[in-house]
Amino acid sequence: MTAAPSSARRRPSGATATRARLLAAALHVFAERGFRRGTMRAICRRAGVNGASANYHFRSKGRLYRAVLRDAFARLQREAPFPDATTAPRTQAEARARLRSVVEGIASSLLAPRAAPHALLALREMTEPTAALDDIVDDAIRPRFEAICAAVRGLRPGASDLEVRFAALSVVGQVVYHRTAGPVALRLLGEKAYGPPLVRAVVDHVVAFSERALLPGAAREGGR
Amino acid sequence: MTAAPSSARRRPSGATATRARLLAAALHVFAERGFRRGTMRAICRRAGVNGASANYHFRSKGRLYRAVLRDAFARLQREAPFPDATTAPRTQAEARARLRSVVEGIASSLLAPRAAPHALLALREMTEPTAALDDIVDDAIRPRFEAICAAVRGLRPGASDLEVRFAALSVVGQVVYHRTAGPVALRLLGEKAYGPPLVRAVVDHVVAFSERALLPGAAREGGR
DNA sequence: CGTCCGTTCCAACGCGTGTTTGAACTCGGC
DNA sequence: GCCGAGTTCAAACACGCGTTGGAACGGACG
Repeated sequence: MTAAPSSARRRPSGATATRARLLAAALHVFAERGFRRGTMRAICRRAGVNGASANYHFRSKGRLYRAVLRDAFARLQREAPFPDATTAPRTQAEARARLRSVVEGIASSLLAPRAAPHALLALREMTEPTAALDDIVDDAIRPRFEAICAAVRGLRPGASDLEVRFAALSVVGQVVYHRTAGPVALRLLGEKAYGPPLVRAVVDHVVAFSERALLPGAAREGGR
Repeated sequence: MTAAPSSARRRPSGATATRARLLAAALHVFAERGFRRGTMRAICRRAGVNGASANYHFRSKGRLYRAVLRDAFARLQREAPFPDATTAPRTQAEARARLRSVVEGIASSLLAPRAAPHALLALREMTEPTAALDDIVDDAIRPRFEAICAAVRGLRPGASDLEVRFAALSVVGQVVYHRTAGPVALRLLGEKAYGPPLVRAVVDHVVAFSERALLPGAAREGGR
């Protein structure tokens, strides 16, 4: 697609614009309501496009979803780059900085009131997988997970591979829980919403909690 | 309901049995597929009951769901009692035992291949709340959360209330993540399913990770 | 100008959903 | 032995969903 410049330039006017508007609308709708509850009609209304036209560009709802998913993960990788997994952190301080950067990245894209739709959609695909999960787990998820593992390994050099993986899941799980069980967590904390101060508090806590769990001996946590 | 013995005993035969079978079937279906995706027809087929009969006993799908939810939480509290939140743990060893018991309880009811439908339904109501959430958060969720807080406080006596609450959420979140993001976590761990050995490994890790994060100074973890 | 083809729209279809209708059935009470 | 309330059932209803048919629009090309 996107055609050779000479032969297939048959876009009368706003055809590619329609496609783009549909993708953007579908991203929002699917991120907010999931694949099943997100309806074609809602997407088309938001995009200002007729339903038949949507089915002309993407041949079905499933294909539209897969296109959105690919787009979302690509943008996620482009806009929120993680510290490279291949280069191990040199010092313990660098490892701590990487851990904080990872936690901050996840928290700000998932918890903040203006959470990134790409991140929400990605999380939804992990918690309620569709057939499209296989397409993205190796390309998009695993590299980011390995980056977290690298940070963990920097903090806990002696740990086995399985321990490192478990620990990385623990770090991610602590943050993600505030999104997946958000309404309940808010009430248990006595808070109203995940505003910036609360998000910062969550990040500080998860970083401190995880550092104490990972660093050998008695670890000093930073400020507050 | 269940009537005064003299006046309203108008149950010709298996009316209460039908009610009970519907509740049991709805528990399974709703736990497996959620409120929206769990259909009345599937519930009725499983219960061997006509749809109109189901709508006679519970007047709508929503009311059936709320009835199931109340039943599930009541049974959860009855069958999986947590260490009492009111009595603080006396010794550090008792606090550690409580922490392990809490983690084991959550893990075995959520992760094991024959996970308890009550627990799955409860988790689903927390991650995808319906209007029924308000009815249960104070009666059923908060007491269990306070029990976890008590265990955390026993391990970290000096911590502030907010710190304790955050830490309790961290403990829960680590375990719950393996359920909510189960398929992805399995692939990242290189495992096939959450069999008993893997569940035990998760419990051991989460307990060790959390104890290191909570206990002051250099903590010795148990086995392995 | 006439033709073609990519694109958009209105209207409808087929399906699955939750719910209702109205008749049949089952008993305890008179 | 019949009445009537409680209960069950097959069939249908109204609605929303994803999807499709077919006509109308609009530039590109001959």
